[in-house]
Amino acid sequence: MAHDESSPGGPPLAVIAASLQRERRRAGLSLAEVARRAGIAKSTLSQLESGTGNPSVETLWALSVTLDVPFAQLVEPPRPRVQVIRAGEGPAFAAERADYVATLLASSPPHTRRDIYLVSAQPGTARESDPHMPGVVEHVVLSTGRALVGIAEDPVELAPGDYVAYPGDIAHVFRALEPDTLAVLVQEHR
Amino acid sequence: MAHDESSPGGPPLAVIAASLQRERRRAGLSLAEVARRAGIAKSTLSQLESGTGNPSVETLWALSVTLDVPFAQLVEPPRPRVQVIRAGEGPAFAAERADYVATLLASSPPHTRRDIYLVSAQPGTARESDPHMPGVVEHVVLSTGRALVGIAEDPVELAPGDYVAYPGDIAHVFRALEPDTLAVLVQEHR
DNA sequence: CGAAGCCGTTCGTCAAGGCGAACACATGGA
DNA sequence: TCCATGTGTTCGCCTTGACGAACGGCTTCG
Repeated sequence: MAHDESSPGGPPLAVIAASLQRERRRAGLSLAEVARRAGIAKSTLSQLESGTGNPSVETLWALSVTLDVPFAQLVEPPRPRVQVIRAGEGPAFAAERADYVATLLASSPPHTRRDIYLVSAQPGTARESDPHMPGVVEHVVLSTGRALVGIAEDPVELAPGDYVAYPGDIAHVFRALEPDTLAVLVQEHR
Repeated sequence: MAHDESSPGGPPLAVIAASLQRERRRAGLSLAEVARRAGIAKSTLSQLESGTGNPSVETLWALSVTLDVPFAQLVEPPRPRVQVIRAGEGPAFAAERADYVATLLASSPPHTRRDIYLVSAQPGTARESDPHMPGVVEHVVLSTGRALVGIAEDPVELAPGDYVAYPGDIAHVFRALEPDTLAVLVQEHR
């Protein structure tokens, strides 16, 4: 399957229409005003908000800048709700070694955007990760213990409260230095 | 300023061109093959990869599906690098009360997308937050201590390792129940 | 060698996107 | 009441994106 989220059929023309109108209303601007600022004809914007038409990237970009919205938000759909996962619960990512456990806490669209893991590790051989998809960024906040984290060739030693971010599409490590080392890993896809 | 990241001038036509070619090469496909699968003329794709032209959303969408790339990645530029913030360092978010400290660890485009905070709190009056922008989602992983976290009317008690996610655009709380309670807060904008 | 098979580019045509003007519809003063 | 100003919609015109065919360049096979 490709793209997962909302790509069953065609392009999200309806989503764009809804997003444009929602964001414009949120900004409290009139259709004419937005069109003027974006440098496009209000007729064009009108058609877009009504779901008619298939804007060029240039046009959509101008609108995303004017509305101060990250472009992607104009194309991608809406919202989630509440969710709790107790320590020990959740889809524990069986590690190759018994001294490393990662629990998937949150993932938006199956395998796109951003996942949050709780990592529990014991000292021992390092947990080496091959590069993931290009564009992945990993953020690690150490909770308890100490660990070597980061790029494989040049990891950083973290103490509780320390934070590190690094590209996930090149080889990287997580090596616990103390027993019961706990960390939060945010894996941000792009 | 709008959009921040890479929107100084016009739309990222060059970025799109580069992305298309990079992703196509990564998939090991020929220009003609990609065009065929996406259902567009190879001449069109050729022009796009050469930076000429300004594709419609429909066209770009077809390509993003075919290349199995999250669409946004085609428009947004490349990569970040490494970054470390030691415990105690970083722009400590001065709290109203002295028993609550939030440190901003990571933010992509100044106030869009997703911020990561390290929250340190002491027992006392709860930290109530007014609703943020609509569409904000907050994820909390408790590191040490115990805390009541979540929707203001119905918070959840968290122990170390526990996780909770909730909409940030309605009133919500963070109330430490033990001294030196530490948590990681991922604030995801949309 | 050609001929056949790819690759990616360029060219002429046509439909569709984007434009400005004219339009219908609500407000709110004078 | 009538005009003025604001909203968002609809209407031709014209530019431009997307298409298919033809092209030059490069391998491979007979």
